[in-house]
Amino acid sequence: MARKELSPELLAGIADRFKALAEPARLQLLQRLRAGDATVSALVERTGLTQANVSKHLQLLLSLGFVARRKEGLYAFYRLADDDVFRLCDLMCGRMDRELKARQRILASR
Amino acid sequence: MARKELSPELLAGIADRFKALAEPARLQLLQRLRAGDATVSALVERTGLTQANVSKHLQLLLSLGFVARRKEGLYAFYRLADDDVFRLCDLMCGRMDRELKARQRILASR
DNA sequence: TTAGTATATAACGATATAGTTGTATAGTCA
DNA sequence: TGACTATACAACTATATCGTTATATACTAA
Repeated sequence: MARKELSPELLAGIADRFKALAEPARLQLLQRLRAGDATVSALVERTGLTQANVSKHLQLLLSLGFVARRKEGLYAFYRLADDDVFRLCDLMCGRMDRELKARQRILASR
Repeated sequence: MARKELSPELLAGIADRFKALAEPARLQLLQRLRAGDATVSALVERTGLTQANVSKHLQLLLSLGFVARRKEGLYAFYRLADDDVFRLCDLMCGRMDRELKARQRILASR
């Protein structure tokens, strides 16, 4: 084990990837994609975000490999590239759960 | 399974937590803490960041439960609260590895 | 008490990015 | 061809946050 120092480049890469998941709008898009592929316009309808905004977020997620794209005529179908996103979000949700429970324990004990 | 819609509040909470990990300086601090507790001044020395900057980053990580603090006299010893951070970073590193390999495959095949 | 040290915090300037508006690209269909 | 549609992109404004400087807080020791 004993992993030594991570290079600044690697740290920056990791940070960039966390940053991609650090926006509610992008998390919402990823969540919508959990149900299956969707076109940009479908995601626009389902999220209430504007078309330009959705497109921009998807580009970022695509560039970092969180989603994949398939073109069909005029349409662009986006899908989740893998299920890392869920593993990552599940870890974060677990943290929040424990946090909440700890807070409740403190409140209960006074 | 079939998790339904995540509330905006939950999405914001998840986003906040990813945001905490979306800075190279904070990742560096967390990485340093992997070796064990450290005081603020020790982290300042080891990272080259300023005291105020380190302190501010640690406050954020503390408020979101990524690190814990123990006061001893003048000193504040920070430590990792759990090993979620490594699981999260390992997932991201795995993504980068696969990305790199895929890029190499493409280059090799021309 | 006063001096000194470790940490936290406030205020500020600089930079980054989310969301918008407008437009460009590219495919479909008459 | 031209009209229409879906998506991408450029330019802009507004906001958030990083890092800095200066200061406040809190503990120790003389």
